[in-house]
Amino acid sequence: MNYNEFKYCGLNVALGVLSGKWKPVILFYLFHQEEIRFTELWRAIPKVAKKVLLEQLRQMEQDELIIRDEKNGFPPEVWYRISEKGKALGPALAALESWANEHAAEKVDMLKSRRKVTLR
Amino acid sequence: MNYNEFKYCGLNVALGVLSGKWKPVILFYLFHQEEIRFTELWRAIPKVAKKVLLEQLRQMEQDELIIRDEKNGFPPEVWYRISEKGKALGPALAALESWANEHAAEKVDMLKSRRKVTLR
DNA sequence: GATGAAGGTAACTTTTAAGTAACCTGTTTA
DNA sequence: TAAACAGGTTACTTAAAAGTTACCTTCATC
Repeated sequence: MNYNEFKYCGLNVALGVLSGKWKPVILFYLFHQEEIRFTELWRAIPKVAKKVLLEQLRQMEQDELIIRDEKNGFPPEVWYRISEKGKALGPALAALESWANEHAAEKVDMLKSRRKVTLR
Repeated sequence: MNYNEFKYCGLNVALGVLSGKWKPVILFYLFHQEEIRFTELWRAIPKVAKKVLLEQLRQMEQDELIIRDEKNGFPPEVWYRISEKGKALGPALAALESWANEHAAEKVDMLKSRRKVTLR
């Protein structure tokens, strides 16, 4: 194994599509809500810049994790939802989630209001 | 769910410890080899700067994914190996890996010399 | 006819991550 | 006695990611 081989290894590819400051939260919302409008999502994530949120959504769309649905009309209405390919990430995300709960509880426990969360 | 809650959610914590350009490949080596010397690792990953490799190793050590073992003597001899906590990431990484193989085969297939790979 | 709505874009700045190059440590070997 | 070894550190540069602000569209309402 050398680095050039590794670049195209599945692990790297998968982590690649997840890398981006806001992508995990976006996925999180879409896993729970299945359909959300751009502005609603934007307001739900209070600190993200519109531009950056758009960039991340575009990348995720390109990676086919999410689907962008534009109704034509005014004011514009754009819905995002998770794709099958995106949904298929569920088990892997759940595995990461449970690793953190079991092995990095200190960090996770900073979340005061614990809540069972399932990504499936 | 708001963003502040999400920051400490397990998914974000887990992705946090994995984020870093060279961390996946480091894990990859350590999953296959269990013990590797710094310079050996450095030479195995041809393009990484020593400084950066060290930074990533330090972070992973802090996150307790890996264990640094220093023999005292000269020339220095430092071995890195995966910890139990790190090993416990195996199933999650395997899940990511297999997601990529099933759903992003185009990208993974750029790896000409395919080889079955297991992270367990 | 100005204002506000939703979903953008464009130009620019700041912050963070990664990369480069030179140097340091003591022991061994040439 | 000078070079090579392994594992670093330091000071500095570059590139990439994220953030800021202002502006655009087109229709509806004030």
